[in-house]
Amino acid sequence: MPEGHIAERIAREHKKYFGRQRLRIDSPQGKFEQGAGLLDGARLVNVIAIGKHTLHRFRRDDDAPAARDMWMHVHLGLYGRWSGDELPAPALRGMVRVRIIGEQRWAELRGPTTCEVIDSAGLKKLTERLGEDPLHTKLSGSAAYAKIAKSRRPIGELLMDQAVVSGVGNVYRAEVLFRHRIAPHRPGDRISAEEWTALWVDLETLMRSGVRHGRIITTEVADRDSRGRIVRPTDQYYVYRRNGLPCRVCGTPVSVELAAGRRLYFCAVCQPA
DNA sequence: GCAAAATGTCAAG
DNA sequence: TTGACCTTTTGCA
Repeated sequence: MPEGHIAERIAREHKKYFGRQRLRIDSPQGKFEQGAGLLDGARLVNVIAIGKHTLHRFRRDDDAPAARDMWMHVHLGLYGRWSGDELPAPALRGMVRVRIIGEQRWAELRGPTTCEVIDSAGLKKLTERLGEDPLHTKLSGSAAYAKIAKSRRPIGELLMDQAVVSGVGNVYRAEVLFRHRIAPHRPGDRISAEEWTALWVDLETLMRSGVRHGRIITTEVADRDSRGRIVRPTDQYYVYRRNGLPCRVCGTPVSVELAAGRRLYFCAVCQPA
């Protein structure tokens, strides 16, 4: 489920559960053996998220200069996943890239695209290539709009470009464009400043809700079963993965097309070209 | 039991 | 534009 809301949620969770502690860290699967060796026994001093990236900040010696801190950089990719609970840790099962043991809790990471140790120079390089993150509340989205307003690329593509906006993935893209009745094909330079502001504010709201709930909810008109329960994720989306199903607003079957290798969902009537 | 899909990114052609 | 990669879950025989 990894879009930016998950990175942010993990950062907050791990800071709360593991912050200020010296952690035991290993890589049962072996692919992060070297990194784990560097971090094992170090103190976790902070955890932050930027876009879909999570950064655990470690200090090996308490009196070492902060400039020498090490960062565990994780990107979940398409199906990476963290799990965790109170100690004791369960028996190992499957491919565990990283296991963290704290004072009260454990956590396990499986299937990430990226899991590496970087220094402050590496972190700087990472932040420099990422666009504004709607979850970083001090940001206004104006730097993102500066790029969008002068681009002929479709807005659906720009929203997914992590150098323009970071943290938005396929679900938030489809849903936020529907909510604003903007066709994903519309070029960035045809998006007005007013439209962008509304979109940005909505992204911030939707993603904060995603952090809180641990899942993406974009519609209040969710489908429920006979007991009033929401069964599938698509039950609370407007268009994502709902191709062929009637649009919740106009009833037209939701469209899907392949754009840049990703499925793009939209309502051709509510979001006219 | 096996294939396909999944909220992502990068590099090769 | 395509394929490779990371792993688990789901759906169909």
